[in-house]
Amino acid sequence: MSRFRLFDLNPAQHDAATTLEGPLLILAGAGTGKTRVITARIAVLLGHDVPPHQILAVTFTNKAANEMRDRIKGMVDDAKGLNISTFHALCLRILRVSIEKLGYKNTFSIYSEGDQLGLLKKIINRTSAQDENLEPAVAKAWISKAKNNGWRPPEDDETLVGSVYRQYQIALKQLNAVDFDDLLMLAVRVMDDHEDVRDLWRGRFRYIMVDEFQDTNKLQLDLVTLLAGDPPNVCVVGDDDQSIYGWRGAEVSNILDFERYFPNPHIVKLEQNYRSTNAILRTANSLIKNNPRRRPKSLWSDNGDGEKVRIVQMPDDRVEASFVTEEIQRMQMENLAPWEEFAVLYRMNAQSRLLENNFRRLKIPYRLVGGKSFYDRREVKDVLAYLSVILNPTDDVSLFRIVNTPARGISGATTERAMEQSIADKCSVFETLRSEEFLATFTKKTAGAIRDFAALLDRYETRILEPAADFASIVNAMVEEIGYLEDLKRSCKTPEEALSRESNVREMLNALADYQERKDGGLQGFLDDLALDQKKEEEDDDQAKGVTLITLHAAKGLEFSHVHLIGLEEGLLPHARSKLEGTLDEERRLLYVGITRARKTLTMTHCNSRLKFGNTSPCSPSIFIRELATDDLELTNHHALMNQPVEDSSVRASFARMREMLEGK
DNA sequence: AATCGTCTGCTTTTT
DNA sequence: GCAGACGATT
Repeated sequence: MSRFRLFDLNPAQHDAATTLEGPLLILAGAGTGKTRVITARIAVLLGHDVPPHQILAVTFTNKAANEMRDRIKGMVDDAKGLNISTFHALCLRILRVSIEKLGYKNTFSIYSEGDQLGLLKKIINRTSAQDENLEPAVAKAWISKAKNNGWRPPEDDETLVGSVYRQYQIALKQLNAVDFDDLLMLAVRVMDDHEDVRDLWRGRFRYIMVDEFQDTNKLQLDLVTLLAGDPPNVCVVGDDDQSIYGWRGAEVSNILDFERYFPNPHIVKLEQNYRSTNAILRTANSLIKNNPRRRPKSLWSDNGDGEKVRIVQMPDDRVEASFVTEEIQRMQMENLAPWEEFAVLYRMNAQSRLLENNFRRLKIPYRLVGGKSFYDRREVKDVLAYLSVILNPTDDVSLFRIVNTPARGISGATTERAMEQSIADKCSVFETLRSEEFLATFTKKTAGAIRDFAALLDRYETRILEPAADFASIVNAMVEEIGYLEDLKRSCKTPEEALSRESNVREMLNALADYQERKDGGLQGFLDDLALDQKKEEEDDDQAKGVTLITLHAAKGLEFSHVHLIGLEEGLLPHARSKLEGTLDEERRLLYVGITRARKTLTMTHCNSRLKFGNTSPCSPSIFIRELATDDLELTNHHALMNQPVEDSSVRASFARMREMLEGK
């Protein structure tokens, strides 16, 4: 029946996978087979004839959800009907069904970060006094925090942010749009405020599992509490030592005080690590035990001691970068491992630049994780804005984006007036654009342009809303009709840029056609998928192989045979701001996450000086270095390593390898 | 509307 | 040191 064997699990894992009833807290240290246990537990539930639709597994990322789905498919014959979803996708599902209770229409748009910032900027401009200054990004962070803590906007205008928050929420509702935080907040609210909605969802998932529980915020905990039946069969998996998203609203207390929310849980600790050597694990343990509030645990493995962890002192950041790159090249040449098994980890993205220069210089393939997403590119957003307006004509933000793209003679002054009028009339900008009364105030030419634009949208709206519409070809036809690609080409400086932008649009249209074949969520479903999975498109074509350059945050959940962790200096790791904000513990966890990414070797570097904001400034080693158990460390410096005699065998190996390369050509 | 030049102000970023 | 924002200029 099922293709997995329970006796492959160690005793703790077995305990976790077979405890099915009541609250269960699985404390899964780094590399202890967490995903394996979750998937095994699902298989056990299915083996007990629990209907798949009564099982819900929630993750943070689409990647984690997909991985879980794939693993389960390999374990059981029929995984159909299982609910494996991210928090946001789950909430979206709830809202598409029930949001009308909150006064939104169920065709609501989901605003990306860029849309959000644009809207906030407008609100700030019209609200703030001359002497007041509020960065849209600051307002956004504040509002996000407020939403995640369940604070409603203030009634009064006592503070500017409070006032902006209130107006922002009103504006979103008028636009029939929600932001990412709203997905959670409104899902919780609609269940809180409406008993019938709560009854619809509560207990529907008899078994709930939450992955990466240490990263959940208050709203997410509320959501789980609301969904859980009685008794609550809630199984959460996480590691308080890997909680690194506190700055984003994650509450470590959710996992630390789990008993408070779900009394008398069964607690399982997974401490046997299958990833790293004991030298690496002991180093990690010695660091993390300096954190005060935590659930004590200590990782160990059967993998032997392994090589010592190196701490290398560097004269400056330039030498650091070239040393790391050249060492990785040497190790790869010596056939230690392919490029993919090396990673360089750092605290902030700016540190990747020097590395990139060196990797390019040595012609070493690398992949830079992070950066702008496919979804954020101008041309992709443009096309999506058209689709968004067609489905949700009250979405003024998207409307402004496309009203004169490509240029069709509707200028900024015109849209400015349209906005004022729409505020006065308390209707959407699109409605204003269609009112003859409003059009009468313009020249014939401008009025004509507006009429044509409205007619265009109407025409495509009608076609797309037809039952069983072939929306992929309809959208193709629309892009064709508005001459978008030609306009795009004209706006590009270089032919390469034009080519790349055009192919982005084509890729998106292909994705749409692909979606239409695979799923039946319609255009709405396509936009939802895209909004909730912004990385996907990028990763498809960016499967580039090579050394991984990645921030410590983004590295969580990954592993590499050979890790170089750079910039262990006061002010960088721990970051200077952590001192002001009192988040030193989180910085320590961040380093802990970095250390535990390494399978076989780990090298950590710190510099005597570093280029900061354009000038060289001195650096002192991170206080974290002093916390590490010295038994497993090799403390050295760049100068000593460079003057070390090279072993004969490694010279021979690299010559052999070089010959191979030359002859292989 | 587009482009150039000056100013500013600097983590991390699952959805 | 460098990107992103903004305002002055054509």
